[in-house]
Amino acid sequence: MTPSKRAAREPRRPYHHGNLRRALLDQALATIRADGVDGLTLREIGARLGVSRTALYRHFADKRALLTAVATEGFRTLRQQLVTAWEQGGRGDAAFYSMGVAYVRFAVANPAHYRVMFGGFVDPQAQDPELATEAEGAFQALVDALATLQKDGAFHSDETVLMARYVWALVHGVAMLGIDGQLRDQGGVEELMRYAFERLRTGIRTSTA
Amino acid sequence: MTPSKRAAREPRRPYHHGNLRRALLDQALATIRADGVDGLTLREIGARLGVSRTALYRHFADKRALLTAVATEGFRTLRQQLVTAWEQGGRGDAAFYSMGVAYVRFAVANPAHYRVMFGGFVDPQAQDPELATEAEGAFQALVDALATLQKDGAFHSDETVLMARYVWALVHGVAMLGIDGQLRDQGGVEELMRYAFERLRTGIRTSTA
DNA sequence: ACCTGAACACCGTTCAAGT
DNA sequence: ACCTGAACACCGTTCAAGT
Repeated sequence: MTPSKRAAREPRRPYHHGNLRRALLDQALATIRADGVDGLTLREIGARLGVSRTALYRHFADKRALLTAVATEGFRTLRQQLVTAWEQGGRGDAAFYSMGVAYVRFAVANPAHYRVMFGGFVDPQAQDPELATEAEGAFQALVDALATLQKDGAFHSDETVLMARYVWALVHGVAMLGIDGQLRDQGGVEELMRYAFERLRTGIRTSTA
Repeated sequence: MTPSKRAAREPRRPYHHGNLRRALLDQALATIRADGVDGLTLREIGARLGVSRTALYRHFADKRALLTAVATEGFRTLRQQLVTAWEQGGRGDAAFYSMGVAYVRFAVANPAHYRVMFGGFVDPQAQDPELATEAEGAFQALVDALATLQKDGAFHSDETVLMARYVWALVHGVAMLGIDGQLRDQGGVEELMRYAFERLRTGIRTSTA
């Protein structure tokens, strides 16, 4: 009846879909956010977009390829948030902590999306070049920040990539514990992050040991 | 023809299966190890055991319950290996490192099993009491070791659980990176573990900062 | 080129029925 | 109690056919 409804049920629109690939990706993301990765079915995605359930295969080779694209987008977003935190935080020690918080916050705010990125749904090896590029880009944001802090003499001058892997493993671990609900007590994630970064800087061994 | 074949195709064995629950669990573990979690189908498990595909429901409520049991067994094994590493290592600082290595080694040696434990396949909250017990037991092994090292004055006397979460997050992160193939260069996991535990003790900040 | 509907070979799960 | 076979409601994917 209403004009908006008319557009929604318009039966004689030929096919096409503006940008179907983009719409499929967005719908996949929304479904994953709502129902988790297991709740994602290609048929439902098509149905929600008013498109045949095989239309998707014009844009993605298979379900795995769709998930790879979802993961790629996740790494792109993550890198942006890391870079923003670093730059807006002043590119110093405080900004380094902000990056860690931004990382964990992304994971906790988008747990299902984060699992697609790291849950073994996409080929571990970076078979997909775009995925590899974005994943390396996110990691590089951390490497760059650490290199700056090393140049300023704030951090030890160990091999930067090794140090970056160490920090990455830490925030990745905190994020996973947060997602798994193992830090369920109120403010558990934030408390652990504060503690982790303080001890990350100073170590857990006593000076007398 | 051979006696062994006769036993395999014996048609008039009534039903039962000795300990079907145990056999189902073992078969699930073997399948997961070979084909990953996605490759696990209840029908194939039944077929491999020469049992109807619905026999499983006499022992597990559904597929999720089977995976929960798999995860529970994983935590039990993990705890045993952590305790063994700690005790055989001499319950000191070197043993603490051995625990970390044992943890990561378990994950890397059993990647699919490890993913069942932490990949969101089982209820994040510990709905299953047995799973909760075993998961807490594995964590407690780390807490106990840290408490000893604190009592000996080797480590800072921060809240032990918080420190344990910090260490857990770190080894968990290293394990995940190792499983995801992100430390692909030869000896990448071992190198990262050595570096991580050295810096875990002493921190990454320079003393002049 | 892009999309469709029917069809294929799978799933997990239920249920009446057998011993 | 424990197990079975048939059936149900789903999947991802293929493919000949339409515009």
